[in-house]
Amino acid sequence: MELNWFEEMEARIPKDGVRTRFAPSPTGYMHVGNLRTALYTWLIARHAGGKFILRIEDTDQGRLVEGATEVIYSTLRKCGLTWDEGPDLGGPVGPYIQTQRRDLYGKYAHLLVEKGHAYYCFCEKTESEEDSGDFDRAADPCRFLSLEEAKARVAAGEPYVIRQKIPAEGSTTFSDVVFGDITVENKTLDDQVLIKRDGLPTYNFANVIDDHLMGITHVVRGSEYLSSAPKYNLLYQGFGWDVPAYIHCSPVMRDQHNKMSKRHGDPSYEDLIAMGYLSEAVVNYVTLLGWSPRGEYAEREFFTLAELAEIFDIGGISKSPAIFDIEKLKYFNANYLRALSPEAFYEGAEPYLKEAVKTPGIDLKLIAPLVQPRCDTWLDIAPQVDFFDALPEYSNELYCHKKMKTNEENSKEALEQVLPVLEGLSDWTYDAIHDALIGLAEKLELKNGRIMWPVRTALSGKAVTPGGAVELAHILGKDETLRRIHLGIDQLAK
RNA sequence: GGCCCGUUGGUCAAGUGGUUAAGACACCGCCCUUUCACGGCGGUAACACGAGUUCGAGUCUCGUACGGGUCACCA
Repeated sequence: MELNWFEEMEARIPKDGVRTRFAPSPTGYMHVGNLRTALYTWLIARHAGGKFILRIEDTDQGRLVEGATEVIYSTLRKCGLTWDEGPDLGGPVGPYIQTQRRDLYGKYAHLLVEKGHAYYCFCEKTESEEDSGDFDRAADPCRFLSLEEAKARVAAGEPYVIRQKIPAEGSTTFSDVVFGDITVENKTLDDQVLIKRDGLPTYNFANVIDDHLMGITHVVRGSEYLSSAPKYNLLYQGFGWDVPAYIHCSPVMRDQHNKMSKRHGDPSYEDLIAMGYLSEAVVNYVTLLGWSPRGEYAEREFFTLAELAEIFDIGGISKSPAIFDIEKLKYFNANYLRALSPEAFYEGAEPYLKEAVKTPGIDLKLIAPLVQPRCDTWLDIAPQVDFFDALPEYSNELYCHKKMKTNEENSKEALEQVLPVLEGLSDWTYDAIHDALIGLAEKLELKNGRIMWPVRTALSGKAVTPGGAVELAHILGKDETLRRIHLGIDQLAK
């Protein structure tokens, strides 16, 4: 009867093709390192035409965060990481939430006891302090209890945990796709707890069970799990199951010594989006942090998700940790921003523009293209366009530019000569303004800059602006343009 | 401390015994230009160290140093 149950579980496991899984804890935000793991996991599945499964590891009841699962869904969706099976979609090997699988683990643990690869332990707590680092198998008397005696004590209601029975002798070789074969002496492995006193599984045990039962063929996870991996092998062997391919990834660091972490104030995916980064840019950059394309694509850096799925190969994953470099992300983001069509850029920029420029009558659609090649992130927009609403106070020093050959005196003259020319313009278009100002410079036999620089300065009160004199005049409109030129002349007269 | 893993410019990295050791970011310079950007061109800068193996080593072996991980009834 019980045997039938196990057979049924086995029968549910899909055995066709690649199946990978992303198994986050619902913490309420997505670490960059987590995102990268999700990315590699997804990429491996898609590259092979396999399935990508989402599993929620919510056994840490103490740290449940409201709405946290939603954050995972929305992040994956925004990044384009579609899943084939999951809590919301269901699938052949559900449930996909660990707390809903709770009773499964105990059954498998008891099975492992029967098979002789685990044992009931009635000790109060772990007390072994190994100075040598090796484990003395004789230290725990429970390991040597007869099965009958142990079962009797269990039946009597005595509290217990279930421990893995690691072989006393020999060594275990674990094979990782990126790190290769790793062999350790069994005596350095502890008889880890599989089922806790409260009946819940430990992470290490639940993982093995779930991955097997869900038919996972490739496990992608952080390298912090590398040292417990040999124990996984022993578990799989104990059950007589195939071992999936393991792909351990080195961490994403904030600097030479520390992993990126919320605690250190490092940005999560959500933070990066709030900081004005594009999802596509983050995805592109993060994928390249610890993986690089080889062969014909070795010199390329810009890839769409679809292209990455096409060319992704596990062999390109790096063994050493990578430091997250926000400067390089900026570079990627700036390029993605510039590659946007004018319409798409405006759509993305509009909320930031609206927040920064509130003067009615100013056409934000004219500002957007000016700002597009000048932004690394959306947040770079506001500080560049603040002068449209209100001319800032500025120093006459701004009128002095060596290369333009301008100073206070000739700037004032220039503005005075510009005034009637612009006043006479009936047609306030870019071309009309441009021709008028260039024409004036020609007539006066001056370099363009001698006219343009003072005008730009008077219109903006800033040393640096998106766009030059003509664009600013056009956007500000005739009245405001003339008003600001008057103000400039007045200011220069003092 | 034991065990495991890693180490190419400031950063990401290519490289699988023979290369002038790619490329990108950042930085610097020049050009373009009505500012700043964008764009174009160029430059500085690396195989952690020491022994081997080999005709030949960034690539293989060993050691050292440095760094990371792990040694929970947490994940």
